[in-house]
Amino acid sequence: MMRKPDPPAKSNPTNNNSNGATKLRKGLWSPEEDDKLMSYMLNNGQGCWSDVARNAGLQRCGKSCRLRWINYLRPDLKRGAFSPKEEELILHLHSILGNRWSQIAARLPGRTDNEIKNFWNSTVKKRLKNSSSPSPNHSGSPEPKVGMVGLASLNEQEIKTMCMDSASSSSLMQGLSISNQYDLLPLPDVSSGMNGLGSRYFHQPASFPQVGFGNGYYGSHGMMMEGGLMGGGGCEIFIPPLESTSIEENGTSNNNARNISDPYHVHSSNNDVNKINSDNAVGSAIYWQGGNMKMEEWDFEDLMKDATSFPFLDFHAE
DNA sequence: AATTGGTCCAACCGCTTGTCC
DNA sequence: GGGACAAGCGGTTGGACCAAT
Repeated sequence: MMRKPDPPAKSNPTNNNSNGATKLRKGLWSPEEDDKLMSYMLNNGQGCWSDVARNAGLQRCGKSCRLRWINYLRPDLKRGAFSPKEEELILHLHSILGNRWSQIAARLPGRTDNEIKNFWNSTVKKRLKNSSSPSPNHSGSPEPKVGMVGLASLNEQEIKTMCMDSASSSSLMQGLSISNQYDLLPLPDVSSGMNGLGSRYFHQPASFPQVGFGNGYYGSHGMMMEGGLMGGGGCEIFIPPLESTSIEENGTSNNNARNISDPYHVHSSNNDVNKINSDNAVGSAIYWQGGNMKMEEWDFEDLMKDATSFPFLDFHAE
């Protein structure tokens, strides 16, 4: 499947060409390459990736090795389809973070940014596309939409702060540009509706086009709810407290897939509320150090604090 | 059975960011 | 300060798969 692996260098395991320079392979990884990388990583842990590639006897660039490890070989990766809870969490996080796939992946233990990105670009987009045919409401009276669910309750100063944070093209920024253009209307408290969501609505101007997914969640999230993903007020989601803790469907930690020598496992407990791992993909722990915390992460934490207003999110902000 | 078009997803590419000297 | 290098990240590509025709 996928790209065909380059023809293996049968006669010369080192795959060196005649002038002595190592020709780096591209394309699909062979099982042998996977074995080499896996065993090397488990035995030696991560060093410089170019060293990993060289020392593991792989004719791959370090970058390729890194990608293969992160996206495929890591022992703590989940496999298989996204669960409804994961889908719901992705939707929520994307409404807050936009296309910051790594940030989203950091909150979905065992999932990679690539996986989430692919999931989003295929499944979710398709679903929204299928359900985004203009409804009568879009051309008529403004219909409350659930978008930017975490952002909506931020005050103006917080929004401005985030506005200065990044030139990202995420839905967050796009949502802000929308708010600039159309004003962030006073948001009625509709927490009793929308399955008990403690969110507020953005009002969609009657003339506001039904922009595609590239423009974020505006006007789309509600459709997902209509599609059932957000349905069921009793649905309970556990948002990992920004730690590299695998969560099984029942919310318990998943440690059985971990190898003790896995250098990427960040040991953590739910009690370590100040410990923040914003980069689960490689397991590098980032700790909250007060003012040293990056602005972007502060924003997210603030947003996630806000997310505690969602009764359906069993989020433990302490 | 053959063809075609859509979907999925692993992997690559290019850019940005961080770190070291 | 700035150049070099490594790592991280998001966007894109390309090929296998599969259903429809």
